[in-house]
Amino acid sequence: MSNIKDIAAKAGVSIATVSRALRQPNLVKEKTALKIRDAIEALDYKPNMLAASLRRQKADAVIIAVPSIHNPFTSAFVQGVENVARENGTKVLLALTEGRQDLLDRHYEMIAGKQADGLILLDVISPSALAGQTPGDDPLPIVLACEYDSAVDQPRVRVNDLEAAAEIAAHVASLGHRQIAILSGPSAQRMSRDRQRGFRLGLRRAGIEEDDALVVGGDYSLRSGVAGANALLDSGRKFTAILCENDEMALGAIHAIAARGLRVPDDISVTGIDNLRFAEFANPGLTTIALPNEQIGEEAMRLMLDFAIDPDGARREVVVPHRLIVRGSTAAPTPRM
Amino acid sequence: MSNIKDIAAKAGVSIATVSRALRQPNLVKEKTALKIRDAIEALDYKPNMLAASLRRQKADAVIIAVPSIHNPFTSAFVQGVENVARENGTKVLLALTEGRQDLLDRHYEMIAGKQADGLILLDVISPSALAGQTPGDDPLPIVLACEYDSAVDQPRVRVNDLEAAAEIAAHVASLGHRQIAILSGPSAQRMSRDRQRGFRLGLRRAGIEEDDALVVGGDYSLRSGVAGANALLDSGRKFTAILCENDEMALGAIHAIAARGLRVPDDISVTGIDNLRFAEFANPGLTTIALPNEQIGEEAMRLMLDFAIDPDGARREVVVPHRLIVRGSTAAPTPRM
DNA sequence: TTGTATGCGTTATCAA
DNA sequence: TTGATAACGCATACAA
Repeated sequence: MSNIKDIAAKAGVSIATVSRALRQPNLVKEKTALKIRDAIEALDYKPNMLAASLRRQKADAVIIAVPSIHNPFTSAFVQGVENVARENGTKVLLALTEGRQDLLDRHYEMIAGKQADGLILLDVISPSALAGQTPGDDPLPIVLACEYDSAVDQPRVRVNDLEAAAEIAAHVASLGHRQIAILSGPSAQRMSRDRQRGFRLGLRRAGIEEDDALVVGGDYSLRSGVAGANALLDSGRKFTAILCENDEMALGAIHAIAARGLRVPDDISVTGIDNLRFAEFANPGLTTIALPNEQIGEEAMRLMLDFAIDPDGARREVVVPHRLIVRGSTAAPTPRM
Repeated sequence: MSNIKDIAAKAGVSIATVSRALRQPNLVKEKTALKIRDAIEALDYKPNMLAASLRRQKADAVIIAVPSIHNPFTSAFVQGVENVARENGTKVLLALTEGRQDLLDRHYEMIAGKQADGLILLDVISPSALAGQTPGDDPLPIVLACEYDSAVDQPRVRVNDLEAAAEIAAHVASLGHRQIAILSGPSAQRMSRDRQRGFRLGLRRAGIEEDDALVVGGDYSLRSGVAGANALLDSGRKFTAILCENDEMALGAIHAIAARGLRVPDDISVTGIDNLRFAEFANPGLTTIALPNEQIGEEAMRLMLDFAIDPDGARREVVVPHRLIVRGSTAAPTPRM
């Protein structure tokens, strides 16, 4: 493997000139640059980025930490981060935490180890290093996205979960539903709390009284959607719609309802939040709230870049818009005789 | 940020000893090691991995290149790679190619740039560097998975696409279907060709004559599943089942069929391949072939590790098993009167 | 416009 | 068991 020294020798210049030709081409004479280009070509030289990063004290890489990429939401998010990173010559390293603190911490060490410049976090947990921070300390290069814990104070990009949930609840109420069930997520998570509060807010605004007996807890998985819907149906309580805190549970709920020979939306309307790709092609198509997943990733990366320039002056929060998407899974309740 | 020198000073030893205490603890006296541990603790020292990698000429990182992580298959695959990588102290960097040669090549440069030791490729394209190889050259640290082009000769892990497809075709035939349509992928890809050949093989084995008019081409997307099913239904040809080359298209097909007021499987049986998570909870549940996605990732990473130890002696191919999963989307054809 | 020389933070060789 | 020191490959301050 050839290095900068070989190129310098071959081109008959100093290594400093080679380095400049690569990094600040305008500082080197055209003719010299040409010789260097030839040498690079001839020796198939590839700069050692490790050495460059070590010297410049900058890795030009960021880590995205996510619990799992089994989630289609995550995918689009990562794509968004990639988009902006690419434009800025930054590499993106994806880290999977599985929700485990130790794994997250180990990945976070890559920052201390200078292998990455910052961390973009799409998870409910956060690095231990963050907890150990006191007001006087230097700010940490961490950007939070959506699922953050509200306790930590870092640059963040988020959706208005509360209003999004209220909006879809309003949609269902406007169709004429009055007995409306809720399939919630883990109430330990801020996002879940916000969405549930949003559902309730939307119902109250429509003059519908809340009924805690129609609220069932899940964990955002397909499977818990099935379980939740079954629990509701088994309870014997009457309801004509289920508001689910995410699409996965909604798809599970639809599956469970169909499995009992009931029909969506004729017997029960179902809604989600997220607008996964599969939501459009479910049977029936799922009424949901579209989140600009990719844009969220893009904004997160921009916050990261801002931070690199000015750790203290960087923007603290970006709120991205959501949008109601009505499909076949919601309809007016069928009058019972 | 403290470095190894600070620790050495604080502990009253040389930097060589500190380095040893970290990498070969058994070579240093217990008492010394303790002093060093204390110093590390006190100064919150984190080794600079960049410097270490530069010196050791090894990054302990591999790149996984995938077209997109919008595909749930990809997710499990990455998870598998992570599993094995983690056990071996190797970092995993995810690269998205979007099927673009230039993006793949740019990521491949990270290997020349020493930021990564190898590339695991889950894509139909391959780095230009691979094309430029001639028999005498050193082998490249590239492992191929599943969607490789059969032209390139590198360590690879794959599924027996041919037999998998034949098996599910046999299942449908055994239910009594005789007019069976095929929704294929891009025939430029080896995997698609294998699966289509497999379908035809399975049908022939069951004594069913092939009918090219019942073969429609798609691109593995949900949307093309919808389009393909519509094309078949519009053709006016009779068929009682559709074999799809992947789950996404199958889910799209089910959606299209339902949208026309037809029922799956009563009117038309549908099958996929992949066993995506969503396949289980579709309406109806999708009959498909399960691929051990995570295991594929694990095997790929193992091949990579083997390669690192012995570039020439490493295993060349691993074939992982598949499994037929029968769900509600297939049934015996309904007798027409 | 170019060259010299130093340092980035490690690891590894060799000698003690 | 430990220490001194030379790389690893590059970027940059300073000098020319």
